[in-house]
Amino acid sequence: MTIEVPETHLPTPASPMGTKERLIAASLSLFQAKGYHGVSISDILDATDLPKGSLYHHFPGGKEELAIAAVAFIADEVDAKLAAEFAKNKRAGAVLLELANECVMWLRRTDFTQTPLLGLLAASPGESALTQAVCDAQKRWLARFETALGGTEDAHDKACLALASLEGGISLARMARSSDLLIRSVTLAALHINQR
Amino acid sequence: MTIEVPETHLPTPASPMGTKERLIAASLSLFQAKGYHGVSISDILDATDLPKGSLYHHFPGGKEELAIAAVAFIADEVDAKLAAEFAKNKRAGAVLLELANECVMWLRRTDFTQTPLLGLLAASPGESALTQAVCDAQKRWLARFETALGGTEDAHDKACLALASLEGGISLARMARSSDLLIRSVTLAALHINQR
DNA sequence: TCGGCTATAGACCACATGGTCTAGGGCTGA
DNA sequence: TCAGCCCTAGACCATGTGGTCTATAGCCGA
Repeated sequence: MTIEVPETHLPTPASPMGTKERLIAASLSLFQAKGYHGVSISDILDATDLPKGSLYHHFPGGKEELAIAAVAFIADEVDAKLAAEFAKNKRAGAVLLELANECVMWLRRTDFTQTPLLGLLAASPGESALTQAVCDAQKRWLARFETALGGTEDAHDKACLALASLEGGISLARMARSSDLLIRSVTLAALHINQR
Repeated sequence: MTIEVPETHLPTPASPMGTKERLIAASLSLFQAKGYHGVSISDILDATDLPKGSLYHHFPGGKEELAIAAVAFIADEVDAKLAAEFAKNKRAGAVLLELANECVMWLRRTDFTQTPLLGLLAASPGESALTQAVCDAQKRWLARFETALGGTEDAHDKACLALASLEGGISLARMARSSDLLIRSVTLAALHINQR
């Protein structure tokens, strides 16, 4: 079986990524495409053309440690993006739309094989550290929206709607193989969020 | 390792389910808890106390055929629920809330181990028949909301928001182990949907 | 030149996986 | 009573799994 690695997180033109980074990037792509359990160590090895020794050298904790690193990576990336957008004094709705737009491009670029953000990672083993990492990422993103919206009770509600419509919309869009569904739900949510 | 089977789909008091039904019910619970790839044949066998022969007798297509049957089962169940609610002339927002409420109870009953609906099943193998089944289910639910909302372009948008906020909210809630997040996002979405 | 270290390389292992196959139990109608 | 059938039962298999281990390549400072 051939493994296709969506290039989403892979090196820009000629940046010589270190081994560790390559492992994180490739595994993130794979996890986002097939979920934690759907990806095997050898999938990752094939995708990176690295031997097993390297993986277990950089991630002695094996698959789970690698997955946690991947989650942390995407969590930081999105968090930074959010921080940057909000720093421009954009309204929350606009930021949500911006983020959704990037997800749409992402979905299209990977022909809907890959889930942006971390929807699929949620299919992680029970009460594990991985689940915790996903949970933390979610909390951070939620907090960004919440404070940007004023930190009130109402802001919390709206932040929830923002993230839910995004993750849910992605799921709908991916299944239907049409970014339309994501755009529609997020646009509507953004509209509501911008009301005061 | 012990497998806990949430009893969600299991027999009511003393209904003697047939072997096939037992397999569908148990596997659905497991798939909803751990995703398609996260569940092994022997997990299902352990949960049902059935030998391999029975499974492959009723589902010669193996794991995937069983998963498809499980998806069809939940698709029908939810679809019927939606039909019944809409038949009462309830407004779409109210139906959404009703559905969300049931999901909340479900989450709590299973201690947030299980995902209601089919969020996790989305982590299915690429372009398979299983993906198709999940996609179909989604379409049917979407259509219910859409027609109930009047079938206009705007109705389509609102239907997307409804489902997205539901699936997304479930994902948020499950990770945070708090149904609060689901309730918040869905309530807000319902509010918006009921506006005309 | 050499010692020591980090990182790569991949053989190897015990075990779990999905799936096949034969055997037989138990009910049915003749 | 018995033939035929549906279903249960579980041994068995090839392959894939996550993970360990030893060997060594390549570098850098002394």
